[in-house]
Amino acid sequence: MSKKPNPPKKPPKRIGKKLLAWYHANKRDMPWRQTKDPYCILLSEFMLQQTQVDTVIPYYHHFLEAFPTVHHLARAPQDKVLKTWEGLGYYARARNLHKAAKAISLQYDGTVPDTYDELQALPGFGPYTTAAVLSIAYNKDHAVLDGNVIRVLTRLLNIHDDVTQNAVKKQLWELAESLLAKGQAGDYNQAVMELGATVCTPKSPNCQDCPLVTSCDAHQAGTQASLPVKAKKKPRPHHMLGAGIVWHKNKVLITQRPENGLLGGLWEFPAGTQEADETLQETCSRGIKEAVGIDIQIQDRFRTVKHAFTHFSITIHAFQCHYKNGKAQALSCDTFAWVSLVELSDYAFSRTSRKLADFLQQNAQNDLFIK
DNA sequence: AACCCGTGGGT
DNA sequence: TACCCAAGGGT
Repeated sequence: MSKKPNPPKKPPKRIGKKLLAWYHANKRDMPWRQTKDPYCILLSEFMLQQTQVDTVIPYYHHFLEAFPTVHHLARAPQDKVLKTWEGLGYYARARNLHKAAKAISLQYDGTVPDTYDELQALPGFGPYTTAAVLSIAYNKDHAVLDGNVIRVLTRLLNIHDDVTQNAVKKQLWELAESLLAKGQAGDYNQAVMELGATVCTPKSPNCQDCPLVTSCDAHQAGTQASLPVKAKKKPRPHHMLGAGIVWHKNKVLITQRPENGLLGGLWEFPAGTQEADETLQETCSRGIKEAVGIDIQIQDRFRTVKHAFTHFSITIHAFQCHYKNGKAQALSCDTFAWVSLVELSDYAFSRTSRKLADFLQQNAQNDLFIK
């Protein structure tokens, strides 16, 4: 079998009119569809990367309240940006958005650029987001290719090539461009994505509701359920973590993760990843020693939290501890802080760390109630 | 090119 | 339960 994708030469489909008519009659109401402000469009596109509409909506409102214009965002401290993004995931998006806002504010006087080269050069603007902002905010003729469009196009033309291959992706980009309804790129792009999200769904697509069903090669062949074809993903390892809730003078120790990498810039309770022949208590003590250089005394087991990331999963065993000796310093962490339970609400935590923080605050509430 | 980067919902 | 998937980008 050849590894090269099948030639893409198929008769061009004329789907623009049907798709646009369907879209105007069936499009969902979304907050970013009620504005033409390029900053708002840009924000929505960053948040929508690998994230579903229903998840984004509350974050979108919250973020615009905190940062109403690109200038507000540009002059905000990163900690506040991350706090506003807390829980949405893929935090590099927030860091890149912040950097892009600074560039737009300073280099473009707050006006979002309207050319492909200028926009694509900004942090966080890949081929999808660049084309999406240009077409939706400025109605420029650039096609988008995302998970929805890939699904719609591979089914429309019954394409069985592995869409994780770059060569296949390149063909799909060219196909998307060839199908674009010029002059109506913003609506057209949103129409294809809307179709993929609501009708041409991954599992059991609603072909009976599809405006393109008579043009769909996969429906004709009955192969829509097995498209698109994707290479299988690798298995996810599991890790055990020992984390410490370290008390000293009625305050708790929290550490800030390094700027780049997993959960970059977020705060957490210091922890270690369990190694062979190590108890979780030993892991916890070692992790704290490596993070801030202090020795602690472990008291009670506090809570256990499980979490699945994209490429691995973890179980965090958290222990109540108290400070023993040593001068705290930022070693493997970027910074550290001793904070009261109330102050835990001011810091940006990952989901798992936030769960632990919530448990601590609830316990304090319960203790107060009992007394 | 292959891997890294979060979280929630669906099946 | 254990996958898959989501309006992707960076390295």
